[in-house]
Amino acid sequence: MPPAPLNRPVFHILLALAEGDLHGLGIADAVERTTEGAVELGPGTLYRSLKEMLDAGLIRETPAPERHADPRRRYYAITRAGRRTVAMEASRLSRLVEIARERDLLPEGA
Amino acid sequence: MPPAPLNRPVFHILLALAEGDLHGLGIADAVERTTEGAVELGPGTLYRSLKEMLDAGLIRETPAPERHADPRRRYYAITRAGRRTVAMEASRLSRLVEIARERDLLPEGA
DNA sequence: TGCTTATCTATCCATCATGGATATATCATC
DNA sequence: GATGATATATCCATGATGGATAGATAAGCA
Repeated sequence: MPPAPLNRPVFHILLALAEGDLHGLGIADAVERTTEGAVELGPGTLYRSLKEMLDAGLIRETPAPERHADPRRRYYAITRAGRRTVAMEASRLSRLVEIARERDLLPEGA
Repeated sequence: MPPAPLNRPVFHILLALAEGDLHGLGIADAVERTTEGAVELGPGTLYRSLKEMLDAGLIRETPAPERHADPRRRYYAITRAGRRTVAMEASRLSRLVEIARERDLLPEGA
């Protein structure tokens, strides 16, 4: 299990794959979209992270979900260990958000 | 305004100061306690961050809250700009937690 | 008092994380 | 088939991080 707290790229990659299988650049696009451009994954960070995450067993390679997908693409799926890991991180973040709320840093309703 | 997303040390220092004024090592202790040891601030990161945050106007130095405080201590308070900054970051984290919840990574009730 | 230990701030440096530049290969389009 | 776009992958420069160290002062105690 990677050390807590998870570094940002790994967390965002896992979060993206928690919704469905994606290939490398698809992950980068998804992360950029869901963070509204705040988090960008350059190719260096992206492919290095993917390799490390494969080695750590957080993700696994998986067949392309579409029939006629570009064969250059390598698709990845999140593993059970990956879900556990990202869930723990999400729960840590959730605690931080609670603290922020207690300190009146967030709107009441949100 | 620092770039979003905020780096971890700065975020945690602001979050700690949002509760009340603290001196350098007091901040480090507070961060370690609220994160249950997950985030540690070494002296290098701590004092460098404080200096940068002073320059950026996120915090300001403030008189010691206790009457007979150790005069070596330098106390810091969060500024209006600091509150805005940490609030934006908290709101970003909150959005991530929402996404994690949508993807069934968090217990229902939490 | 005088001595020892602990606390606090501060800087330096080694290490790790990050992402841009680049390379190579293959696909899609014309 | 020629061209531009897409995809993976590696390399390298830069930035972030934190441990080691230093220096000063406070606190505790014989």
